[in-house]
Amino acid sequence: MAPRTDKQLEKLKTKKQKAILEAALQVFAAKGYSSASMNEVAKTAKVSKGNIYNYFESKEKLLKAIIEEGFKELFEFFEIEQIKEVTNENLENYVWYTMDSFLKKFEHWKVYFALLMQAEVHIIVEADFWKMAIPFMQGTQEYFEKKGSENAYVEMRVFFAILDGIGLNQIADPENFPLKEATQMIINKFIYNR
Amino acid sequence: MAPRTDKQLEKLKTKKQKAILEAALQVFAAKGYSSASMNEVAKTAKVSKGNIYNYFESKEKLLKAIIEEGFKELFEFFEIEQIKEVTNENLENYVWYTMDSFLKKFEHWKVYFALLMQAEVHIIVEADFWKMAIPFMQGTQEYFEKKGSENAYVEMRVFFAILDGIGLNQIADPENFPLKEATQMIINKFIYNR
Amino acid sequence: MAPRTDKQLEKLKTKKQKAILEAALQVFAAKGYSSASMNEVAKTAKVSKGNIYNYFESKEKLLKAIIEEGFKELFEFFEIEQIKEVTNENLENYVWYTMDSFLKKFEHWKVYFALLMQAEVHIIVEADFWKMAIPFMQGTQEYFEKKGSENAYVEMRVFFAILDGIGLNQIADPENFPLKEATQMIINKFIYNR
Amino acid sequence: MAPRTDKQLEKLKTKKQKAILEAALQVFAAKGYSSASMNEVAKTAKVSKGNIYNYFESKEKLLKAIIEEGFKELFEFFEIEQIKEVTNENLENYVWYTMDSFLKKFEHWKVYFALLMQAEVHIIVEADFWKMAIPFMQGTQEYFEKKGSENAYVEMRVFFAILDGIGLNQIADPENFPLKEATQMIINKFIYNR
DNA sequence: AATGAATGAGGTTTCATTCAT
DNA sequence: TATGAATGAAACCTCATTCAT
Repeated sequence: MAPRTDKQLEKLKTKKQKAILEAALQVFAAKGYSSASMNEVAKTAKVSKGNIYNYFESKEKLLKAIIEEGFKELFEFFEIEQIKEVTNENLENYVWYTMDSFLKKFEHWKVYFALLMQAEVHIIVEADFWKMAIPFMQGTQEYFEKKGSENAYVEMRVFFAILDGIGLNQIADPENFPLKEATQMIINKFIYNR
Repeated sequence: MAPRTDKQLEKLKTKKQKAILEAALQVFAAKGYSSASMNEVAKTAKVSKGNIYNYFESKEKLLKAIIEEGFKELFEFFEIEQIKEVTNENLENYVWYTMDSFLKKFEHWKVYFALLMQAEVHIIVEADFWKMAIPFMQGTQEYFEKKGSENAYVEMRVFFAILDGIGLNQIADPENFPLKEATQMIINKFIYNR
Repeated sequence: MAPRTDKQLEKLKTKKQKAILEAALQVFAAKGYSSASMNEVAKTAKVSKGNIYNYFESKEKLLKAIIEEGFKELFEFFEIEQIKEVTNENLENYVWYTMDSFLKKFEHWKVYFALLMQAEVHIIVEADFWKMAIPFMQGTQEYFEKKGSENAYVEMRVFFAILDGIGLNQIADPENFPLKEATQMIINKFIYNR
Repeated sequence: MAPRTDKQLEKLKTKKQKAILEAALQVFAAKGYSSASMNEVAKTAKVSKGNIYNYFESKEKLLKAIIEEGFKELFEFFEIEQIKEVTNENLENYVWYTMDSFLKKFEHWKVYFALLMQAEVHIIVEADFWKMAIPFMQGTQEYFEKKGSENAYVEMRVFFAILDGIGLNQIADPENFPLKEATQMIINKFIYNR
């Protein structure tokens, strides 16, 4: 067999890295970060326990990577839509996009929400991708101001809190929660004042 | 010397039990159930490790006791207000009561929200005090029906999801989240349609 | 109520002591000495845990007491029968007496046999009631000598080993082992050479 | 560097497994199963405590393995001698073989006898190699029938009880008990009626 | 004498991480 | 890079014994 080129190796690493990340996501979401064991991650990823440490230097770094990787994708929204001004339209888009991610990135959100409640928040807070959302939040506040809101900051916070609440319910009760209808209702009430 | 009277013992037991519960609540809220150690609970409660097991037969039973105790108090709302029909007034009362509990029962909610995201949910689901809220939910659905809602079930679910979302934000960011104003806004929008 | 006289107290102590001994015997026989807990002994004896230590200074002393007490009764045989010379008759008596004790002192024997296999044997060896049997063993050896045995010592050891073996089987399989018939057979073979 | 080849691993695993088994046997025999600690097993085996659990999933499984391993070897007798009919000769062989095993498998028998007296018997009973002896017992019963015994079942039970008794004495008092002579005596008395 | 809460050492087991290969 | 055996700290829990009452 010919020796692998560097590029092939690089690819292999990426591929395996992804497999580990994916496995860790599944296990962390199912068991919770603390209860999950590296052993199970290894088995799920079909990788040896020791080899995980060739790609991630600790369990915590693995968690960080999961979150970073997950949210990088999530926040692509802000890159795709070069938002200069928040409008009815792109706010609605954002809501639908978020709800979609509650469905597609189910496990990410589960891990994320669980961490929010714990000391490990520092992991999230430390991550800087997080800051990508801040301009959008400020934009949303301005949006409410323009609509004549008396307390635009509160309205903005409430608005995002509602998205959280819907996410929470979708994640805790995915089988019964009426995600689509709930989303539509929020959009109607908060964006179009219907 | 005579042994303690029954009354003395009872009192002592209750007191210690409460101390342990309180300590466990603090530790579980801070670290999360899995990461929290009985050792730390013991230290926080100023009780020897072994003695905890005279009051709670396992870590899991301790968790159950915390939740049960916390929610028993929470659900007293439904006992106090003998609700036959959900009205604007008692729905508003309920919202304020809940928000108040987000403040006063901060740690309980932290533990509770964290568990919601994990496999240990069964612990909560098993508890039956939980069911006390169901009639109220149904009452709320009827309330929205009477108000002419096209999809009262969805509106009810959204309504409670919003409370969750506000709780989540209050708990994750207690210093900045404008709880009172947010609450008022929700009441205005969902109850008085202002 | 009149204060108890010393004698009454003495009696009470003896009574409770007996209750504890009896309970400990049951528990030790059922679980084995190491696995048995003082807690269970206390519960079985309907006595508080702490109070046991007013009568026996440790778990080990309790075990010693059980053995001592049990075997004292067993070895009463040698006191009753003032054996000067071992004869067919009193050897047969002894065998029947022993078999009877396998039935009646079931738990004692269970504890005793279990201990025989373990390091704790020193407890037994230390007990001196044990020595009461030695003259009888020597007497039995002489008995076999008189009967013309070529190796009376071996025959004596085999004889007592057989009793052990029968006890072991009676204790391990009390429902099926034919104790009476087995005993008769041994007597026939070793005493009357039938 | 390449990881170990499968063969190397297999060998290593077997070797370490044997070391642990051997150590556990020593410790269990000396202290009794319940009193023995995994810590001491580890130290005796010169293995870290945790590593034991890579080979045996619990203390109880370790005990089972000891028993199984020990008796598998013991019962090889029945495989070696393809016994169709129990005769004087192979019964005598069996007795000598058993006595030999009392010497060579001293610790196994100690553990085994101790367990017989305790609740943990289920461990032994569950093991099925045990059943290998049953046909031989029945064969022995038939053997006594052919010899004209009036109660062959009893004689068979007595016969095996005697072997137990001798084992018990050999194990409890290995320094003094005259195993060889006792064995010869039993053979003479029960097989050749001398 | 009597109680059972309290202690703390020690038990079994798990697990992130390292290491030899 | 890849393996999984090995480590040892730390987890939960038990229990003989002591102690305050």
